[in-house]
Parts: sequence; C-alpha cells; structure tokens
Amino acid sequence: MNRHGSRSGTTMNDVAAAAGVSQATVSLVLNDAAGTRFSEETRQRVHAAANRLGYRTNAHAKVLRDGVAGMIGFVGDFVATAPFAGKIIEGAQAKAWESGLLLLTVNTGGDKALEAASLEAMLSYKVAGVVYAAMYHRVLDVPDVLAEVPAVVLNSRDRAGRFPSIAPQEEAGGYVATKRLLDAGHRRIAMINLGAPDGELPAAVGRYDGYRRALTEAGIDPDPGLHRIGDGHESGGFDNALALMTGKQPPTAVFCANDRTAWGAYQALAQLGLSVPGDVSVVGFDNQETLAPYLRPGLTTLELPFVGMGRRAVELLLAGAERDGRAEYFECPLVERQSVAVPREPSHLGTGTP
Amino acid sequence: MNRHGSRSGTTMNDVAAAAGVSQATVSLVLNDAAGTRFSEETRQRVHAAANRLGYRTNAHAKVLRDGVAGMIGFVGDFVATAPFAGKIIEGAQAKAWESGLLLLTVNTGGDKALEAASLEAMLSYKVAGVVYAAMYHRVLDVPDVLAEVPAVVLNSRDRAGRFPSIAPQEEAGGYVATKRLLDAGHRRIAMINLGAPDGELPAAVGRYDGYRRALTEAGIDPDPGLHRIGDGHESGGFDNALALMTGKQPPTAVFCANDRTAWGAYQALAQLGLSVPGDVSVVGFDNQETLAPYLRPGLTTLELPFVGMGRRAVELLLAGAERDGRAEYFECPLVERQSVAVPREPSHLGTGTP
DNA sequence: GCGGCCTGGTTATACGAATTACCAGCCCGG
DNA sequence: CCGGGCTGGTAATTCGTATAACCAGGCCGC
Repeated sequence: MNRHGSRSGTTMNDVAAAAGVSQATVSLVLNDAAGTRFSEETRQRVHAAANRLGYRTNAHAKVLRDGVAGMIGFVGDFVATAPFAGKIIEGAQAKAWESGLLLLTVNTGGDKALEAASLEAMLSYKVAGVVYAAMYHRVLDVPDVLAEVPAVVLNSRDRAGRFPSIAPQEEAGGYVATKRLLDAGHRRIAMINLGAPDGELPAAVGRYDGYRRALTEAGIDPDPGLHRIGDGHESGGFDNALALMTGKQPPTAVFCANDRTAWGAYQALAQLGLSVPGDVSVVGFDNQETLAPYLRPGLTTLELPFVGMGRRAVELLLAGAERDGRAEYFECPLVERQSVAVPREPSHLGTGTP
Repeated sequence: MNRHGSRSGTTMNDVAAAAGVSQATVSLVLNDAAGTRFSEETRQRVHAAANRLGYRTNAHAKVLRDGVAGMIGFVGDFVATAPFAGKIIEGAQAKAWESGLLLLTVNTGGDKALEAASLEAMLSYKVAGVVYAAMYHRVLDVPDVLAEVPAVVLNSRDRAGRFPSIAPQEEAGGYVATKRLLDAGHRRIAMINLGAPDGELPAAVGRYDGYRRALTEAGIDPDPGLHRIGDGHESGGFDNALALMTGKQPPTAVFCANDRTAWGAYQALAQLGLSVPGDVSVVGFDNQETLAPYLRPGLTTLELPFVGMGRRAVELLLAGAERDGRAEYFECPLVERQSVAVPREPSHLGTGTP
C-alpha cells in the first residue's frame, strides 16, 4: 500500500482474479457489451469484485486501443483578462460534457510559443478536436498544425478561411442598438467605438456599420462628429462622452460599443450633472454580467451570446463538419434595462451643463 | 489520406520502416536515451524520417507504459461567475506548464454530480494531482475520491482537515485596510461586510476580525452600529452605504469587504452628493482588475494574490507534500489609489446631505 | 448415438512506446 | 587462433483494455 491508495490502480486483471474469471469476461461484463451472454451470477461476481477493489478503467489504455480520446482541446488567448471568457468556456464545457468529453484548456495569454507547444501536447493526447478561441472578435492567423484535427475558430475569423468560425452578428447588433434609440425618438445619436489596433476589428467595424445603416434608414445623415473612437475601457468612454457632451451640438443619446465604455460615459455624464436617461440615453454592448445590471440606472445593452457560441463550437467539432471557412454568426439579443428614454426637449440641452 | 492528415497518426513503426531501423532504435534515438550509442548517420536518418512523416509521440501509449500522465486536474465551482477566477487558473497553468504538464479543467458550477463524474474521469486519466478550487474563501467538504491522488484545496479550507489548502490572509487584510484608514486620521470607520450564508465564511469573519483588531489597537471601541452586512454585490454596498451615511452618526470612512461592495458605496455616496475621498474615504478588497482602477477616484484596496496562489497550489501538488490539512495563507498587499484622504472636519458631516 | 447448436465463457492479439536483454561482427592482445 | 571487449544495433516484453476467434460441455433432434 502506497501513499495514495494503490498507485498504479486496480486493473481488470485484478478484478478478474478476484472474481475468478478471465480479463475478457470482466471487460465484456463491465461494458455491458452487446451480443454477449453471461450468467447473472457471473455478472454479479464481476461487479462485486470491481466495486470491492475500487476498479476504475485506465483511460489511456482505452484510448490507445480505441484510437480516439474523450477530450477536446480549448485554446484561448485570454481567460485572465476577459471577464466574460468564462462564459465561452462554460458553454463549450457544457456541450462537451453532454457528449462525455473533457476539456483540456490552455490560455496562452498571447504567447505563441506556449500556444504551439500546447497544441502539440493536445495532439499528442489525441484530442477529438480543438476550439481556438479569441478574447475579442477579430481576424487572426490560425496555427497550421490545427489542420491535422477538427478545429473551430471561436469569436474570431480565420484570415486564411480554412476553418469554420463562430462570431457574433456585430452589424445587426449595432443596428438594433441604434434602432432602439431611434425608436425612442432620438435623432442626434453618437457612437463611441472601440479602437481598432490593426484596422481589422470586426466588432468595431460591424457595430459601426449597423449604426450607420440604422441612421440612414431613418433618413438621418450620419454626422462624423458624433462618431468617436475610444479604447474599449472605461476611460475611453469617459473622455469621449465628456468631449461629446461639451461639444457644440451634443447628442441626446450615445451608443457605446461596449459596456465598459458605457460605464465610462455614465461617469462623465454624472460629472457633468447630466442624468441617464433623463438627459441622455445610453445603449451598451456585451451585457457584461458583473457590470451592466449594476450601473445606475441599469444599462440597456446587447448581449454577446457567449454560452451559446461556446456550445456551438463544440457541436461543430463533433459533427465533423466538412472543413471549410464557413462562418456562423450569432444574434445578439437586446437586453432592455433603464438607460433609454425619450429625448428631452432640445432646448434643455446644448451647453452640456444645464 | 483521410480528412485530417493521417487519422491515427504516424507511429514509431512507420518511422522505423522509413529509416530502415527498428522501432527500438527510433525510440532510443528520439528520446536521446542515456547510455546508448548509435552512429551519427543512423541518428540523422531517424530524425529525418520522423520529421518527414510528421511523427508525434502518442501520449497515451507513453502514459500507459510509464504509469504517470502529464496532466493535472483543476476542478472549480465557478469560472463563469467569478471574474477573477481566470487569475487562479492563470497561475496554476503557468506553473503546470513550467513542469511540462497540461491542465484538465472542469468548472462544475456547483453541480455535485458533474463534479463527481469529472473527478472520476480525471482519475481515469491518471492525473498527477488535482487542484480543487473554490470561487470564494470558505470551508467546504472535499469529495472522498480525492484521497486517491495528491490534492490541494485552493481558496478554501477542507472541513475535515485532510487536505493541504491555500487561502488569503483575511484577518491581516482586514487589519491593513482598517489601519490604512486609521493612519489617515479616521476614527469613525464603518465596515460593510459580506453576507455569510452559513456562518462559515472566512473572508467575512477574517476581514471583520482584522477590522476589529485594528480599531481596538488604536484604542477605539468598535461601534456595532458601524458594522453592516451586505450581499457582496453592488447593491449591498449601495444600500448599506446609504443607510450608514443617513444615520445618526455617519462614519468618515468605510471599509468594504469587497470591491463590488465598494462600487455600490461609491454610487450611494455620489447620490448623496458626497465625494470620495473628500467627504468619505473608502477601502475595498479584491483589487478586481476590471473594477478597482476604473472607479473614480481609483479605489484603494487589498489585492487577492490569486496568481501566486494558483502557482503555489500546483507546486504543492508536485512537491508531493505529505498529506495533511496544513493551510498556507497568502498575504494580501495593499494597493494604493485615490480613495483615501484625511477626514474632513466633523462638522461638515452629520446629515449625509450637506 | 451422433451431429449440431446453444450456453457461458476463455485465449490471443493489437494498440504505441519504453526498456531490458541480447547479439553479430570486428578488433586486439597474448 | 582464440577469448574478450567494444560498437552498433535488434528482439522481446510490458503497460491495461477491447474484441475477434475459438472452445468445452450439455442438450436436442433424428
């Protein structure tokens, strides 16, 4: 007897010996193999012995024999930084678990060497597939080695178009957000967008396109002065909201490209003595669960359907979808809270500090 | 040639055949086994063949043969809910990776059946150990099955005292937070604590004890009216701060048992027209990176050293520490920002709405 | 009274890598 | 000219499981 129970574990041979049968019998009985017949008494003996000895199947032996492992690799560039990363993993894991699979996760933090090495390790473990997830929606280069296994790109798009991908419907989200404000009666609607590090940020581009489309459809010519670029953090929302509201013709509503930006806008508005939604209406994006419901007033925003996207990624993997660059886009539902109201009489605004 | 490269993968036998040597030679050469001698030419041929065929070792065969796998199990009850969960995983994974190990993660979301099943699966995969992590510091019951393998309880304590555990120094943290306020000159210091669902919440108890010790040491008799219990969310901070400040003898400083509570307090103070830290000083706990730096003013708070704790958990696992219930406590460093100042003249306060 | 067919199992093998034991050929010393 | 040692490898076995192939004994039919 060693430190932790029996180190190498009880094997089928041990069970067989204890039950007075052959190893094959143990395997067949325990797996309840179809088309085999054993006496009820033998089955009992086998099960009893297995329980008594604490038998647990050795997954490695099984995989070696069967050729395919019950694991899925999940490689992300984040986890630590993105508070909603957990949502993606939650969805992926839920689906994996339903299919009897375990998730082998690695978050690379952007370290390419670590990424390459982890992928090698995962492939060594014969994962059934790999989900390659990104912290934010962008266009990225997928490591070549992923071509050896079913793979799905999550929350981003493969530049080379070799892998199926899953991402949110950014344009539609931007449209819905803006439409919500238009429907409330707003005409001067600003947008505080995300900064695009490399000009390829679908989240920024798409949400902006949707914003413009909604305005145009409503017969409004988008005012370039009302489109501002923030940094995606609270400070970007703060600075830009401040600038917008103290400008010549301040908006009556602001669409913020993410909730953190909206939070910053709230703080700027509060500092200016403007109330949400009394003086200014605000719509966010992300529905970050630790933030949006707790802003005062609660933030009306678009939900990023991360749980569903995570699930779907694993589903695609398991479906063994034909390898192609097809992208699936998930709808971002509007989550209604209290940050939108009809615009105040124009006369009440104009200076930014009533 | 099938869909994803060679499905079952290139084996050593394939390499051996290609290089015109035996499988044993391939193994010995590729592993650079000590005490063996092969001609330089043979080595070259083997390496060339391995590269050409894209040989990758089958981890399962290796584990089966060697008896020990290069994986560590990480079971948590959160990920989705706790934004800082990633920090723990980040630390654990970093250390695991340095030791050449992969992390097999499962977040149970509190589902005991899933937890039991995942642990079974992990043990089947012969993980080198299991980190059993909790979302918040508490006393919990560790599943018996973990006795079969090295295990460490992270961010909690094992009720039965069978497993080593790692947790933050709550009491010291509460002391430092309170001391910071005392040193600034405050005498009436309130605390908005976390709710203890079962009366066994070390975070709440410990931080409170530290608070009391600091006050007592300073010759102040803790005023029970200044200790309030919130729900750990923004709303708990809001409601209690409102009550405190509109009470008979409002405090000049508030120690919030977590950052979210502090955020709520900020919002209540803003609503009352009180400024931080001009009218009221605030100290938080957690140093939540998406929150504390972005509050206005930045929140002075205590950092929960999750990355280090995660690392340490894996370290303990690998050290094969003797199994005992020894607990290690990590210091929570004070992170200084702008939410603490010297108290205003008492006369300026008193009503809560100057 | 013997072939055939159920019943209730067993034997043997493969999966892929690591490792131990062994071996052929050659050189050298005595 | 024979034994010993070195060089450069190979053969065989092991890990734990799944499964295809096989087999002994009893019973039945004809």
